[in-house]
Amino acid sequence: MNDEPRWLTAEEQLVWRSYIEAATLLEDHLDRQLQRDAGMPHVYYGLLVKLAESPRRRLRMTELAKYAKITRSRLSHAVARLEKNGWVRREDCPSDKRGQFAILTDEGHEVLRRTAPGHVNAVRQAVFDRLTPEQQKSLGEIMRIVAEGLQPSEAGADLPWLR
Amino acid sequence: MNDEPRWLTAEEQLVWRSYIEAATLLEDHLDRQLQRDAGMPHVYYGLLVKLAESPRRRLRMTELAKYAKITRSRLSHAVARLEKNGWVRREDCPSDKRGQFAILTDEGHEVLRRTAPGHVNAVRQAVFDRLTPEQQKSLGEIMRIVAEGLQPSEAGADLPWLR
DNA sequence: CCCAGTTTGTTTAAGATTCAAGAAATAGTC
DNA sequence: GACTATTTCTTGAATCTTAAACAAACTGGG
Repeated sequence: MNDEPRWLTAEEQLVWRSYIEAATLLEDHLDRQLQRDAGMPHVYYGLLVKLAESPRRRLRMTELAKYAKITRSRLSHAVARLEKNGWVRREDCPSDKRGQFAILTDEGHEVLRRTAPGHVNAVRQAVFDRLTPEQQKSLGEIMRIVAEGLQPSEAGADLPWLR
Repeated sequence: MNDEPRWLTAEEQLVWRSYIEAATLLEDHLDRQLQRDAGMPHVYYGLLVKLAESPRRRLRMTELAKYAKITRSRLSHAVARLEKNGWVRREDCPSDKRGQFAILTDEGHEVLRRTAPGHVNAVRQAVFDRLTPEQQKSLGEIMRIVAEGLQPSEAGADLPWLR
């Protein structure tokens, strides 16, 4: 309950600005790259990758949403679109009648096979090729920390509403 | 050119995954925070900030788009919305009849004044408070490098099409 | 001056995302 | 079993973003 906000220092502002700019440019760059080469935005591509990495190439909608850090609503729309492309299909979950599996089709897998090299290349070119091994390690640690702090589990982790 | 793609190593994959997750969660978090407290998404808020930092609180559309790393088209839509909110107004450029200035209104300035503390707080809580000074510095360096590599100027910086 | 080429900014439509609301199934409790 | 709360997923409307196309104004030769 502090009245005067702790503004960012000049250094912090520069860091924050760099982060925002890089994140914006990078997401934009990868969106364009994938839209051009794979016909879908980065997030959708990520969904196909998650499915490809999963046993039997399938995941429950909620699981997939959790891994991809997006809402179930967004996922619903996304899968609908990917389904229309023939890259994903749905299947009912036998053990839970509410549940749905999203399943990567052969066609979807083929799209990944064809476009993954180009995408890896784009990521390398934009990020890894420009950073020293130490910087890569550091980036990993930093982003892991930030991500952990924002996991939904965080909500109420220390009961802030009781203060 | 090389036929076999250089896949990411296991370590690189972890770094990349962490980056994507953190960036997704963070942007999401800040969008929600600002939508709730300021009635606009993070990008729009950033536009107001840029204007507030500019002399006479105004920028040419193209300048603003460049600073914010977004397309002119996107900016057109955004400013149209902000104008409807009364937070920005447009003015013709006297020296270039094509040109338009986007100008932060008093009302827009007031929104910033009122919501900046909360936003700074959100950024601190999500990022700076969780990182050591060394990590903050490192993050700045890393993101500056990535951003530089993706600036539009980069397009053709080394004449790749001549190879 | 004239004209091709560029720059500036907007517009339209299609696509993507968010938010709130809701239907259906499950889980927990009495 | 019946009841309530929760979980799962979808839907529709509003908002935001993208991509392509365009008009208007500027630029730099000739």
